[in-house]
Amino acid sequence: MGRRGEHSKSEIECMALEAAEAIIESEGYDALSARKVASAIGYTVGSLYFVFRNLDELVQRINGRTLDQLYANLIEALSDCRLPQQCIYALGSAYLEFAARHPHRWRMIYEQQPRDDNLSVDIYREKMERLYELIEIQLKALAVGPEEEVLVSARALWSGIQGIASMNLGRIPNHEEAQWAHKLSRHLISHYLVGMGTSEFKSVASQPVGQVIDYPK
Amino acid sequence: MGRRGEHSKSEIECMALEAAEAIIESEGYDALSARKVASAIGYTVGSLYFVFRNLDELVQRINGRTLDQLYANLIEALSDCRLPQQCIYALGSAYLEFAARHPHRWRMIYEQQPRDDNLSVDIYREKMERLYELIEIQLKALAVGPEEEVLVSARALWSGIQGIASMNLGRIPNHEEAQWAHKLSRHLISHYLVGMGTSEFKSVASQPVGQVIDYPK
DNA sequence: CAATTTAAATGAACATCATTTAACAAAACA
DNA sequence: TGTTTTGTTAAATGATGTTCATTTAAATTG
Repeated sequence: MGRRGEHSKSEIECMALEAAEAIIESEGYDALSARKVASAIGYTVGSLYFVFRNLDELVQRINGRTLDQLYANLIEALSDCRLPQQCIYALGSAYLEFAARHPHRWRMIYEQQPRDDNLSVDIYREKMERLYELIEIQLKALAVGPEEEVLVSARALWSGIQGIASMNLGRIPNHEEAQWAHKLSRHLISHYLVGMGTSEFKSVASQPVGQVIDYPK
Repeated sequence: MGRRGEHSKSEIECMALEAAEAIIESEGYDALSARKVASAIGYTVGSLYFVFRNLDELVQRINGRTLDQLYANLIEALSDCRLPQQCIYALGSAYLEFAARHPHRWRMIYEQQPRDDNLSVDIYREKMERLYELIEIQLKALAVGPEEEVLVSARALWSGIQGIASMNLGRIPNHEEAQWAHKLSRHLISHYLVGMGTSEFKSVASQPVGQVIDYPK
């Protein structure tokens, strides 16, 4: 049969990714299968393997897109705040909101990591690093302690927020659990900031107002 | 064929669990299969279904045992410390050590949660709660802030440590990464404790004990 | 001790899965 | 026109979880 030229290779690629994301979003990762994706876009299994080396490649592409969306949401969240402290709270909230809105795809980021493909691994690391940078920038703006301490702080805080999301969104979250996660997040951040000696109150006193931070990208 | 009485039902159960754990420990969860477990204990596939309703039940039994082992390790760690602050550090370290020593089984706890079985879900929750309690006890000993605050603190801290483990032990960890995780953990805990006004150093010095910050929103 | 019941264990069958392969059709190019 | 390249399919392969009719041996009964 082999009708041809209906869609370009990259069109099929895009259709497949969107179809797969739809399946994952509604039924979860376990419900994903090559056959299901193929039939959803009106093709057969083999065609998928013409576009993707294997299912893992498709999964990694989806993870890449999810990480990009997450990053975009975090950047977006930064537009509503000025003080570094506020920005850190905003980043935490935006992260939790994203995780609650897309629980399955969010879980995939951590659970379905690239098998051994070096290219995918590198892209992964880079996209993850970008997330850390967002908090690093805010911590640098607070300018407390030595430079290297900032790297540690950023990772500690970010890991903490990730852990909160992981605990509360183990399964599909209800609204109450989502609020609970936000509460934990604010709690953790505030205590951490006070521990750094940069709590909101302190900073208003000492931090120069109007200091503008430029975000990457 | 069908010779009988070689092993009791509970013996087979135990053998299967141990064989499955060995497979997971060395090859990871994805390498687990009913046939592999069966042949490892000298039986055939069908026999497994005589003991377990399905593979998920076997997985949940393993998770239960892992949670018990983790709990035992944490209790063990508490015997080396006296001050609540020290105990919290010790709990964090012990958790990270366990996660690094059994990365596959540790991941399973979070990734392979019970499908829908109500019994399994309840047991799960209970075993998880037990872990929280260990930190709650220490925080109560510090006796800072209202009672309800302790619940939040325990979960925030514990989630933070879990997040650190999750970030650093995404795959099989090398020794350097494990040390990095411990550093992050100590960092997070110490800042958090200072933020509570209960750190060893600072509480003596300046911070008024019990000062509570209100968070934005 | 022989007959019968019952529990234990098997291995084949089923449906589904990811992945590979060979065949084939249509477009592109000569 | 014929040849090559490219897109597409159907079928084949081998592994998976799960079910089930059947067989085997121990336990129980008469």
